[in-house]
Amino acid sequence: MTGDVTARAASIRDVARRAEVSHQTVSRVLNNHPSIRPETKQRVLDAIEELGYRPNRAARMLVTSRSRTIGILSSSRTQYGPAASIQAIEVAARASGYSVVTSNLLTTDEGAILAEVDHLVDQAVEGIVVIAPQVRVLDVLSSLALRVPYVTLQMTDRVITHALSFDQIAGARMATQHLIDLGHRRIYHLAGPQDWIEAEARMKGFLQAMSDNDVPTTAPILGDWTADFGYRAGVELLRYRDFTAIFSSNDQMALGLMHAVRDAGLDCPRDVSIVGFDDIPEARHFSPPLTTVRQDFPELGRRAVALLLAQLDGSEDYRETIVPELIVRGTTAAPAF
Amino acid sequence: MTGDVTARAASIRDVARRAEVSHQTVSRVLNNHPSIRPETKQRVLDAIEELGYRPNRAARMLVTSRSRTIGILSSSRTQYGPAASIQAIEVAARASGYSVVTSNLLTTDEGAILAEVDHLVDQAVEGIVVIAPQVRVLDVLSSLALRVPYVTLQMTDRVITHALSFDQIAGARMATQHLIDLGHRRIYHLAGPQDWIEAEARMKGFLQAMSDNDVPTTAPILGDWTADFGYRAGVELLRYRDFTAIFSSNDQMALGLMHAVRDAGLDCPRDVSIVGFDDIPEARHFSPPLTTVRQDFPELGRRAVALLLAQLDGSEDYRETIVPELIVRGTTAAPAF
DNA sequence: ACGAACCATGTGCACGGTCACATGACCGCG
DNA sequence: CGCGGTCATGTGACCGTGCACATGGTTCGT
Repeated sequence: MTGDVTARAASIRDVARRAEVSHQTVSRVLNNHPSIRPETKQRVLDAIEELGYRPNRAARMLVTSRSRTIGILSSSRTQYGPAASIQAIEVAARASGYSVVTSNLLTTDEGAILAEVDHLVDQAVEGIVVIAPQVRVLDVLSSLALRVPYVTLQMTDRVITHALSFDQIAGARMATQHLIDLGHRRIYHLAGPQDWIEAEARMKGFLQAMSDNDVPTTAPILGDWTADFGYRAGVELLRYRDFTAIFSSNDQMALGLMHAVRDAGLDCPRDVSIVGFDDIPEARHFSPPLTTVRQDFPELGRRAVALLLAQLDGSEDYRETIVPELIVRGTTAAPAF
Repeated sequence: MTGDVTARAASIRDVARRAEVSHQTVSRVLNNHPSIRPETKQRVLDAIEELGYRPNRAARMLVTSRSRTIGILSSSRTQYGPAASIQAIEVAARASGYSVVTSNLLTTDEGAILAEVDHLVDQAVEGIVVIAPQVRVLDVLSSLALRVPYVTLQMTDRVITHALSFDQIAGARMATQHLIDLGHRRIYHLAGPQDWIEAEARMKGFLQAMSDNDVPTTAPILGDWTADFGYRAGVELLRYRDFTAIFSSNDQMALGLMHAVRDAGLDCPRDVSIVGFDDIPEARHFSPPLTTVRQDFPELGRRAVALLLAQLDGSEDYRETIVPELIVRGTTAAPAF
């Protein structure tokens, strides 16, 4: 019927033979070259259809040395933010005719980073989106003199050529200002890991808001993004109770904090107000629903791809920023007394 | 220094010239063929090092028609389970020298499924791991007579050649039995979407446990896995309060249920016991900490890759099962009645 | 001592596309 | 009417690798 199952797949020359044209004409049809008679084109298309021909990526890649693939270098992909970004990037890339390969950064030592970048380079990616937001990842990357362009999803003060992000500083400032506006003066900040750019930016926003309002502040507590850590930190902090509010730099840690508050026999928001960051889908169902800062991850992913593809076409550098939004729910209230 | 930046990358022949051997000898070194004099091998390795040579994947792929790539067909990757599985699969695949490309299934209509499978086939994947657990995805897949092997991460009664999964039925039975053992007799089941295999299996486990213990049961409620749905379903159910416990087929919906219980002025577990499924990292910090069924996703990912690679090497069919574990926390107690 | 078997290596082609160039038909214009 | 230019198509080389086969040297068994 359709021929020997074990036979090789049809090639461009098989199609050519069937359509009674040269292989080059077939190639022209595939790349829709202008100078093709409509009639010839149709004959070729028919032949393609009949043979079930599929262009061979490897061959095309070999001769053009273009892979039409972009790489994602990411860590913590089980977390909501990165996962949502990755999904959005893949969809957007596909829509532009690009494929996506991902690399998981499980640790951030230089060897691991190099290995993952190598892997992406081996795949001949034409560009890289970096979602692994640790500072050292970016440092290593910029020291690498990569011959492929890359964009990061994180923003920072450091000079990064192609950055793109939510304005995390603004988001953190909004969250903090919200607490201050409610009347809180003793506010702790539960930050992310020290070397994370997001953590740095959110901390910066927190400190800005505090000093803008002349509220004295203490050193932020450095966490690891997990609910477990938030819980332990909360238990520790509540031994002194020298605060009325906490700004947590993500929702998971906020959840852990809420757990600790409960365990201490206290009530959130009556005794302690808590603000998170991210607005994961579950945040509105926490007990009580969490006040937090929403980030539009899908939009971020889309823009990342647009930015990267613009670079591939040799456009100029630029940074772009998306402003996040404060979602007020049930974990914040005026301080008790 | 290292030559013209715009020049092409070194090829196997450049290495050969430098090492004063034939290109084929270089190829042998790369594929560590046994018959190479150690001294020659070293000369080649030195040349590779000096030139910074990297094998060209496309060329290798073209001539061997092996891509050393496996594909992941997945939906809902922002959810914890799929995300954790994907990450584990990538790590395991890489360890075996395979690359990974993923395809996102945003809808489950046949066209979308075909498009995504096409995309994977275009990438010349040698095998596919299916994490999109809707029944119709598997139906379409099996009707497709794919020429590449695939494994699914879901288990079902249907005959799927290469399946691998947690024994979801057993997990659901454990959860239900736990509620029954506590003394509950009026138990609702908040299931996943009707066409999800996991949902089906968990429902089956629930029903088995109920009938094994001669507990009468009502029709399960079909949800969509989200906390939002759990909340709405909870609000609805609580208008009648004709139950003392709910088994939710995932943790997110359980969270929504807990929210609804709270909103109704009731207490979990005093008034309503709730069991979830998955044990997402946040579950232990819910209010109160959630009793749930743990699945070891990383292990599942690893086994999926092992199974797939075994098939690529032409091993025999088999199914494999991992038994989940019940984690009892604070959302379950004996009924108050 | 001689052929078989094996070792270490080399030669040429094939994989399936694209690119540069060639070709012939047709058109318009001076 | 001849000549340059565009259109539609064909020809051959080439991308970087692995494979089949060839080659010359060495070892081994009888």
